[in-house]
Amino acid sequence: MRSSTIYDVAQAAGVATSTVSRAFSNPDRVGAATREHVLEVARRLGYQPNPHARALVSRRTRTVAMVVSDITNPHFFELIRGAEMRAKASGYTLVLVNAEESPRIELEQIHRLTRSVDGFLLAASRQPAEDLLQLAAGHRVVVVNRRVPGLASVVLEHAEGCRQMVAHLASLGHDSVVYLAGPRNSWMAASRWAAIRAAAAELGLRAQRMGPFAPTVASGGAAADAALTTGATAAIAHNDLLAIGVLRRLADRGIQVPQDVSVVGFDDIFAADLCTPTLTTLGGAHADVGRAAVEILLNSMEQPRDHAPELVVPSELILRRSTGVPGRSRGQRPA
Amino acid sequence: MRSSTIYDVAQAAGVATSTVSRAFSNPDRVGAATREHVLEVARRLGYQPNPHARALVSRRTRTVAMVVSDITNPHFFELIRGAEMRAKASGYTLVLVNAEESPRIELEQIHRLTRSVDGFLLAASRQPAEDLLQLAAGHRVVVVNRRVPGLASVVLEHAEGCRQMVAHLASLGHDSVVYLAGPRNSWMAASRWAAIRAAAAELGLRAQRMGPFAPTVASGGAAADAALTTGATAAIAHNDLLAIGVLRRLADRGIQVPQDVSVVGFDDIFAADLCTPTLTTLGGAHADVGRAAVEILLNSMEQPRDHAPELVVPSELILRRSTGVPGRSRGQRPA
DNA sequence: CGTCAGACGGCAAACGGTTGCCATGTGTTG
DNA sequence: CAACACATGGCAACCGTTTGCCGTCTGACG
Repeated sequence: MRSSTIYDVAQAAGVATSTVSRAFSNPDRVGAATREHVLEVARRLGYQPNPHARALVSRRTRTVAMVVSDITNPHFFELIRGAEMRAKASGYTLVLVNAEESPRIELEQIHRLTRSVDGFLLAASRQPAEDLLQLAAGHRVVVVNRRVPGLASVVLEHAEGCRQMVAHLASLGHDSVVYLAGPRNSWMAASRWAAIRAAAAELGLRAQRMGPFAPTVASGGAAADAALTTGATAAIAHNDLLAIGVLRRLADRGIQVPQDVSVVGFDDIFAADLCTPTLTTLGGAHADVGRAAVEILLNSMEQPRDHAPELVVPSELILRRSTGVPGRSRGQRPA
Repeated sequence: MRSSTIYDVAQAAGVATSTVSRAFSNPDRVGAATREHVLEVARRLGYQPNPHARALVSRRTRTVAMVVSDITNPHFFELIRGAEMRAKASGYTLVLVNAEESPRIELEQIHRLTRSVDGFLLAASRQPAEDLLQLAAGHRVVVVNRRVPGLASVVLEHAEGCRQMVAHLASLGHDSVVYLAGPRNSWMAASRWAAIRAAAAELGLRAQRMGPFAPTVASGGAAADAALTTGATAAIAHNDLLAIGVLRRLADRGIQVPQDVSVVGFDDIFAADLCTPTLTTLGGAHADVGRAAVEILLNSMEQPRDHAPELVVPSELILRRSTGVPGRSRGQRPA
């Protein structure tokens, strides 16, 4: 049962293939009556255009690739979901690529897919900025949760978020914080540390950084131990997974959160509201980030703009029970 | 910077395009020396075959689509991850489709993608069995976590798992369980209920079913209330999300888990080990399920077999603190 | 009534590969 | 040494669209 082609339709409708083609992709180019007729015949024959034949000549695949640094991280799910929905809404297909935290795999996959997709969403890319710029010279790219001057990007706001986070800790009476950093080549990790350090300076807190740590629950043990050696009363983990790992280790060591030490994370993953104690974290509409990234990509295909947009999606500090007044025996819920 | 084609390579190497083509896709067909030379030239020119041109004639796209009923459900992440990795390992690309729990969207998307992918992984499909069979007549399909006679499938074992679950509850002293069912058109929901009911009969427990409920945390409230009306001392939720919602609602109503009622779920999602109390659940290697599904799909392309394999991946009952002896004031951890 | 501008439809050349078939050269066999 | 099989490379058709260009027809205009 070979499915029908434009030829079949053309023959059945008694017109040329070009007319059939145009009836679909350029409706104004054919007379209304002809168009109706062609479409009717096409429907009857169950005609479905072959995307490859189409892509071959038009050089548009109606497909975008999203490459994430680690598909295992629940934080990406929302991002992926937003991107998938937005893509689908425009009749685009989303292909998913897991870079497994490896810049090499990331590049390999991008290379492999260049000819099959119209553009790339690079989420939390681990590439050096110059490599990204070079990539963007040959491909349509928008980076997600990373800012690279000259590239289109959408990030969840975090500078101000970090400030609020530190201010929150300061208002509880903390006077020193430790940032448990993410991977060395993570732009986010660097950016957050800069913001935390600046906020701490401004508000008169001591700030230190430990790490880097893999952004996983498993790394939380080492991170917790490292945090304790600093004597800080509050630990800001690179993300919620790490924070949850920290909570676990602290519980194991008999250290009370938040009485002995406060813990905060980033991302507001689903589990942040379930762990014990529940986790104070910087959340935001991740799905919107994914959505916006696809949108920017699609727009850039319609009219290639000179200026690469840099979108910032607002974040929100979510206070839960993992932060409190230091040194009090009963944890106290702020505000 | 138009990237180089097979023609460029052929010219630069002083051979015909067919030779270049074969050097890649059918190496034995060209002499060793020529092949080396061609590959060398290709490398130098940065030649990258165009997948669409290739697909157009060979009718193979090296792409598989995974359609999941709800991309939001963390349970699918592992599945997706396993599938992505297996696909990548064979040089295949995974496209992700979210059916948003709607059989209509599911069909639409499948239809839209037929020509762009080599096959479909249908995870927790909501289609009626006959529709799936019809689909499979035209497309290469393997259903995941669903069994349809005549179709290739891989499911996480759950019949025996349900039996163990009920036996576990029986051994704690429960004498009646309620199954909080998943969506009406979910094969899994039906299958689990059958297994639970059979096991209960065998072990002399009363079993009831309530629902259907959407498999989300939000539905847990209604599910919990429904469970309580039955008087059952143990509730088996359709999945962990629902179970977590149930736990929440029970806590709000001041009902103690597991003293007053035991709760168990399915999937062993990450959060199951974080909620309060931690959740007893039927887990398993979901990534293996995804991996196996892709593998079956790829194999079926190499040699179309007459018999559709039906793989069952072992599951594992994970005991945590949400199950215990009923009516005891102190929760007791079994075994 | 001659001209001319659209509007509309068709022809045919791409797009970048794959593959069946044929031609040639080489080694093997009787 | 003739006959033949096989290894190797090239030719050209084909996959299913899109699209630039051209021809024709129609209606409007002067």
